[in-house]
Amino acid sequence: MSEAGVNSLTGIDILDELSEDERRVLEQSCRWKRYAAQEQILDRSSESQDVCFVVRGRVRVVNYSLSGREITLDDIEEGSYFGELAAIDGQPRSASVMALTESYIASLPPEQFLAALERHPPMAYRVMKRLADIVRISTDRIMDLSTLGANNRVHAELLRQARSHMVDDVRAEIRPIPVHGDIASRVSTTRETVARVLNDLARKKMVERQKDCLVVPDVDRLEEMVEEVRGE
Amino acid sequence: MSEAGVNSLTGIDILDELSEDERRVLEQSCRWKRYAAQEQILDRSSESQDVCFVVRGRVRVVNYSLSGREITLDDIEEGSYFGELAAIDGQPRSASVMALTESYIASLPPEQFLAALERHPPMAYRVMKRLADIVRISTDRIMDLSTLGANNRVHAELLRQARSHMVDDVRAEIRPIPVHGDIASRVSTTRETVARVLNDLARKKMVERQKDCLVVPDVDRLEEMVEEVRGE
DNA sequence: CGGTCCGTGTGACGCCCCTCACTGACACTC
DNA sequence: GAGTGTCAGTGAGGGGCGTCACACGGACCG
Repeated sequence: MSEAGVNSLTGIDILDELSEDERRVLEQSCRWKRYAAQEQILDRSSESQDVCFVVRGRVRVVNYSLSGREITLDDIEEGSYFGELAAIDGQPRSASVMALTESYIASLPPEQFLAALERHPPMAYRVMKRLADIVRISTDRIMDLSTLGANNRVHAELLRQARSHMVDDVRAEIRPIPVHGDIASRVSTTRETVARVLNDLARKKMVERQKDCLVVPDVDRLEEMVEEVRGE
Repeated sequence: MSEAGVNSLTGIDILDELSEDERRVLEQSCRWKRYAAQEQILDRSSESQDVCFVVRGRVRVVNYSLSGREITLDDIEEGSYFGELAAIDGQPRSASVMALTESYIASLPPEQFLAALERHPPMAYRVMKRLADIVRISTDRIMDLSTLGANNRVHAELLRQARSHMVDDVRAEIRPIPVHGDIASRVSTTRETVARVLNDLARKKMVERQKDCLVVPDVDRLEEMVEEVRGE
C-alpha cells in the first residue's frame, strides 16, 4: 500500500463540508493507486463506474477519434475529481483519462459516492456546480468550433491561457511554455497550424518567445483581435 | 392570469417525487407565462436566473454567433426544464431559448429552486442526471465537430433522428420531414450542404422523400456508413 | 391568379487548412 | 561525438465546403 497518513482525502474540494468521520468512511471505501506521468488511468471502454479523486498530481481527460487523433477535453487539477458521469447515470465512460504528472488517485465505488451525495446536500450542490461548469465550457467550445476558423480558435485558446497567467494588468507570461501539439488538441486543429499562428503573432509583436515562458505583452490587444473575428 | 387548474407542475418529471404539498408551494412561487411559437423566452444577455419548466409546448435552446449564424444546442420537450445553469452557479445565462410551438412556461426563482434541491435529494439526483446527460451530448458533439467533415456530420445527425423514429427493426420514418436549415444548425453547417448530402443519399437509395415524412429504409446501412467514416 | 413567403436544388468560385514531407534545434544517453 | 527522441518551422498541394447567385415549386392570400 503506502506510508501512514498518505491515504487521506483532506485536500479534496467537494468533500470540504464533510466531518472528519464521514471523510474517514469514504477513505476506507477507496482504492488507492499511484500512476506515472503519461500513464493511462481510465479507459473509455472500461466497465468501472468509480469516481476518482486526484489526491496528488494533474490529469487530462481525452478522447480519441478512431483515426488516433487526440482530443483534449479538460485538465483536472489536484484536489478535484473525475469519473462522476458514469457514477451518476450508470452509463459507460464518456472519455479516457491519463496522468499528466505522477499522480495519486483514490477511486470510490459509485454506490458510496451516490450515498454520500444523498446524505450531504452541500456536497451534491458542489457536484452540480462542477457539472454546470463543464456544460458551460463545453458549449463555449461548441460555439468556437462552429463559428471560428482554426487559427482564430488558436487565438482564443492563447487568450484563455494568457488570462490565467497574468503577471500585471496587461501582461501575461504563460509558463511553462505550452507545446504546440497540446494547444492543437485542445482546439481541434494541427500542430502545424498552431506553429504558423504563433509565428504570425510573434511577427505582429503580440507574443514573444522567451527561454522558459511565452509572453503576451498586451492581453487586451489579443482580446480585441479575438472579439473582432467572432463578429464576422 | 389563467383559468383554474392550469397552473400546475404535475407533469414535470424532476418534481415527481415531491409531495402534493411541496409541489403546491413551488407552484405558488412560479411566474406563469404563455409564449407564441417562435417567440423568444429567454435571452442570453438577460439577468434572470430563474429555472423554467416547460408545462406545455416544446422549446429550443440556441446560441447565435455575432454574425447571426444560429447554433442549435438542444430541444426541450414538455415536462422537462431549462435555465438551471444560471440558477445553480449564479453566472449569466449561457444561451437563449425560444418556443418551437405555443408554450406555457413556469419560472421559478433560483432561491426556491436551490432550497428545493437541498430539501429533496431525489430531485437533486435527477438534476444531476440531466446535467450528466447534457455533458455527454455536448462531448459527443465536440467529437463530431473535431473529427467529422460537414457531410458526415449530416449523416450522423440523420442517423440520430432515424433512431428515434423507428417503425420496425430496420426502417425509420422521420416525421414531420425536417427542414434543411434546422439540421444544418444542429450540426453546424449550411442549408446547402444538407441539401446536397440528402440528395446524394437519395441517389444511393438510403433515404426516400415522401409526402409527409423522410424514410430511411435500412437504418443499419446508414449506421455502417457513419461508423466507417468515423474510423478514417 | 399574380404576389409574396418559405423551403429546396444546384452550379461556380475560391479559400481555408489539413496532409505530407523535410529540415533543424535541442536534450539525453551510450 | 554519433545515435535517438521530442518539438518546432515551413513549403507545396489539393480537397472540402462555405459563400454567392439564381431558378424552381408549393402554400397561402389578398
